Amino acid sequence: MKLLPDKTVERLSQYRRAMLKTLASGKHHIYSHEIANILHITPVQVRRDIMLIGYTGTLRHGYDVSELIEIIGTIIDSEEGTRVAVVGAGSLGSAIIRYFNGKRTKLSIVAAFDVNPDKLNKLYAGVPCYPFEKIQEIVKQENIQLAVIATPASETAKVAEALVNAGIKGILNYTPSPINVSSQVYLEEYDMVTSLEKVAYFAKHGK
Amino acid sequence: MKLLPDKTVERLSQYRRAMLKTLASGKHHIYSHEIANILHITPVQVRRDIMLIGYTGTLRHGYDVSELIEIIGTIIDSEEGTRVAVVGAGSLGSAIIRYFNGKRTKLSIVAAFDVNPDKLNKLYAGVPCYPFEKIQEIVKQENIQLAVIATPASETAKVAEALVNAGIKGILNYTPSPINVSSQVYLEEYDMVTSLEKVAYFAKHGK
DNA sequence: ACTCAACTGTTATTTAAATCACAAAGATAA
DNA sequence: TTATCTTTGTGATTTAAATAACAGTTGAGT
Repeated sequence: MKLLPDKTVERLSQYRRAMLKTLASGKHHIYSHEIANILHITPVQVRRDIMLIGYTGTLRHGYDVSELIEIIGTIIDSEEGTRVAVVGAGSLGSAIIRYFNGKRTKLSIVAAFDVNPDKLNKLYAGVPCYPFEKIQEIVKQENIQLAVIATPASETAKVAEALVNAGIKGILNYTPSPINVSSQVYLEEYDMVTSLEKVAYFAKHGK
Repeated sequence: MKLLPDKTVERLSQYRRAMLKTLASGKHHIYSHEIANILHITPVQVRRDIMLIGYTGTLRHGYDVSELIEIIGTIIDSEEGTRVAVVGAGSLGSAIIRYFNGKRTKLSIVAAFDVNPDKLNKLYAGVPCYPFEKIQEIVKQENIQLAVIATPASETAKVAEALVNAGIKGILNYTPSPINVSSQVYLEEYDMVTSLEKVAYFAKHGK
């Protein structure tokens, strides 16, 4: 299958979660406009995304909810599951761990890292916290493929470098310091301050 | 001034933060390609964004760092400052409060809300936590314009409705439940699970 | 004074994403 | 049966964002 557009991947993740909820409510078929309503987008958008993954609904009943969940899974999940580390076990880091914990998904957070000795050897929602120095060793040993950075901004560059050296495949950076990594590593950055400033701008100027 | 593009607003926020750092390091002039390097984007992008806000650099010295900070401020800040509430004082909510606290900016988090009585009347990094029932009263009394939702997903709809009724102008929703609000209210949604699933997809399939 | 190199500012072009518009087809009802 | 309604699937179009291309300018070096 061809590489999917960025935005389509994001929506697929959302479709799946919406479908899991739909299925839990006992509904087995769903129309594009119903999915669209849940996510507040247009029905065409939904149909096009679904078209892109090669799934096709039935004309009079729309999409089969379980099949859709299944297909999306084959696309965005890794069959054997994906193992994730969180670097920085401060308030944001532990919030992230707690947030993912309990969601049933193929993504599992299996390790936290911190420099603060107080936090070491503790469990965060069942996830062990290791000293930052051991990051390379643990990443390999635990077969960790992705990392979330939630350290103070001052540490970002150092952390990113260590992660890349350890052979990580993808990074989600919640720090406000932009990083650059070899193009082998997929990088996504998200900055809460920027987001809130954007909300402030558009709330004020209208849109 | 005309309404700026979405992405430009996001980058302006980042330019400003980068410029504050630059200024702190004692540098008073900066070229577009230097800014571009910091954020890992192209120099043209930087120049275009700056063009859109009507600022213009000097040919041989690039941009005046302080002026740039100043101008960006007049665009994305509200002169009198913007007052923000965080709904949900769980681990994510308090991480957000702590995260903003200390950053000097015109955005200030002035209230938290929660239903859990244990959390009420506590301070989170200096921010008082009020009972959720008082949200309308406090929003008006404290002149709060924006809200961040960081409750469990099950509460999102109720919270959003209360916020809209209280006359909030913009919402940043960190919950995985999409909400819909009157078009008077600017809404931004961010979902960590979707983000991480996206990283997983592109880390696996390459890009 | 003249040339060159290094910037900025901006128009034109390309690319990515969303939307429109409509053909095709299954169910229902007359 | 035949017409009609509803829904999917998709080519064509539009819109938003990023990139390319380049004219214009200023200072440094000679």
